Amino acid sequence: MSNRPKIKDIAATVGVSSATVSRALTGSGLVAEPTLSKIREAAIRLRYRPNVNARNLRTQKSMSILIVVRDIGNPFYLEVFKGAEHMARAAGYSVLMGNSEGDPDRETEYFDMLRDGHADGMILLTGQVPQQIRESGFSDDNVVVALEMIEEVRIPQILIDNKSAAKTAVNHLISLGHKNIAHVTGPIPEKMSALRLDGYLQAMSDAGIPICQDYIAPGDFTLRGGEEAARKLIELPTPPSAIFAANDEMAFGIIREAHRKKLNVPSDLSVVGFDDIFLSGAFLPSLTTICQPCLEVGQRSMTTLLRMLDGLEVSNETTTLSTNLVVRESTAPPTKQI
Amino acid sequence: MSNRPKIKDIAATVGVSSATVSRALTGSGLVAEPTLSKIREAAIRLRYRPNVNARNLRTQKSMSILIVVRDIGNPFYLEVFKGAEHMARAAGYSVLMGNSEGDPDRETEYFDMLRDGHADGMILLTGQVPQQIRESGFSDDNVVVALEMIEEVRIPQILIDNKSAAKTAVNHLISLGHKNIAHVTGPIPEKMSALRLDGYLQAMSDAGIPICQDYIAPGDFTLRGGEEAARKLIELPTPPSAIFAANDEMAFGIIREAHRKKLNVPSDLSVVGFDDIFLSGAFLPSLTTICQPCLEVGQRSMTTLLRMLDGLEVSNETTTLSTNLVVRESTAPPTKQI
DNA sequence: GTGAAAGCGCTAACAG
DNA sequence: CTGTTAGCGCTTTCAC
Repeated sequence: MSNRPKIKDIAATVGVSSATVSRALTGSGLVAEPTLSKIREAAIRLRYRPNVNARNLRTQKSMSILIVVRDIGNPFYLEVFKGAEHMARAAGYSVLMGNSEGDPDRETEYFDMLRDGHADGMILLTGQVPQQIRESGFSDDNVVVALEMIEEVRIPQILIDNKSAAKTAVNHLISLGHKNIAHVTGPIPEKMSALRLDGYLQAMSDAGIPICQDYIAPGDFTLRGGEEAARKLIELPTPPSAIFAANDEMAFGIIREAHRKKLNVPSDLSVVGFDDIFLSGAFLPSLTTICQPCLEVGQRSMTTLLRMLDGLEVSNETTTLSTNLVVRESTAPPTKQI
Repeated sequence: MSNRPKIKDIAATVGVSSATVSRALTGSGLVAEPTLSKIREAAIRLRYRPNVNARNLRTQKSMSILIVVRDIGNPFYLEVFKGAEHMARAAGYSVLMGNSEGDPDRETEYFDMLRDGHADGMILLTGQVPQQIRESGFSDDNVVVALEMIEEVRIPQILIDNKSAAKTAVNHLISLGHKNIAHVTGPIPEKMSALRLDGYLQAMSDAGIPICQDYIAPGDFTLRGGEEAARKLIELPTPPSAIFAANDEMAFGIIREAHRKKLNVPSDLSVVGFDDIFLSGAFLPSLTTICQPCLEVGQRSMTTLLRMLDGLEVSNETTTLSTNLVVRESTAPPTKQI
């Protein structure tokens, strides 16, 4: 570690000044040819690597981007990460992953990392900005919000249209002939959950199907939440013939619970999810769901952020990417009898 | 960004030298009380944050650890990450996540990040060290290997006993009364796959069950690989009554294929997986599998690494953590007929 | 085109 | 206990 070659060592070997070496290595194009290649060669031979701390200190940049997710255990975010990383690498940036666990303190820490030079920019997939940061008015020229909308901040956001996607999901059930369609929501205060609920309500009312309050079951995006919601729905006097779950994990819970109650999916109960996570296509039955363009969300977020860092004007304040319905085995027309 | 308060600003406000401020803020305990609190207060008031690049440049440390995984899309690694992150944060380190995609070039890049001061240490979950790095003899005092064994390097490794875990899985099937037990392997050249295969072979031979070569189907850890292997096994003249898959994803593939062939799991075919990934307990049927102590692997890897970075001697070259079999719905005694 | 020199913000000797 | 000073390794004026 301590005997790492530094720019000075190269300079000594080649017989030039360290300034010249720096110029040669950063590709400023100001170094003449015989010197240039000698320096490059020496750098390789000595296995030279610039010290990032020194460079960053000098240039006031870190060349890295921070992506903060709510729960790193959720594989869903990883696709976004991959898309973002790809773009970043191409631009010479590296990407760090932060895990907020939904804790405002930790989110604040990540904002601090921005301030203390750890990262040049940040992509938030947390659905919130800590109150403390909000109040103190954070710099808004190096932050992009992705996937999980954050209200009342004027930062570029790369989102999907949750409401219309939810409508699509419900319309699929309606077009199969279902009328008794229930919805298991996400956690209520969250905007994303509200939008998906809105989509459900709108699709129902557009189709002229009266909405039964009992058919709107509160969930929490977890497997267990799906199971419990399903239990209540199935025990209703008039149980639904189809359920639209606000995410895939709950959909799995619903299917499990249906199974436990000896209901066949899809013949007795159709289930639609939302997200198309890993294994949604592998489940038995495979899940009809809304596929989000995670990779693209990651890519767009990163290109937007990089453009901001370059000082370019970013055209749109919020971009909406399109989703698509993936029809698989968990949905079918209702059987005649109620 | 440019008007960020620096240590000098605090010094000016309080009326001391910047050295004193530094001492007060790093908690060296060498600053007297009236000054100390004044400095702290000023730091908070100005929202001071030390510039990491400057600090790291000076101290020759980065206070961050790099965890490199083979595929960030695999949720399995995330638990390890969580465990490691927890320990690291407690020690004041932050954790970066690297994604090698199994590409030696990218792995080399991560080794470079170590050299250029981006990180102080690294935890490898990649199952390999790039040949180039191997040859040039990398510094071995800041690298720990976790979960995926790497051969022929003398670095501390935190592993699980794949062979004995595999034996446990197969013994479970044997104890249920199965004799026609097949194994779908992981990718052959990988040590982990080989060890799981060894465990299978040994359990069989320990039980005095002759091993049929047709029952050893090559897989690749993917869903599709599991499906294909299962197809071949099921079409055998004497199909197995139970299959031990070298990972959960393939186990899901096997169950899907069985389903397609109208075989019921577990009554017609028992299936055991390995890993206990997210949703293994939610699958229909839920999967009997080997649960790896991911969180603990992460924790142990990190504590070991931190101890190495502190210059302490690390006792064991390789640590083996224990796994346990989780019996769920996908296994049952064989039905009598064949 | 190249060298000399300054300085990014911080910490660690060394005095006092 | 506190201030002065030097310097981490690099980039970037400013001269020549």
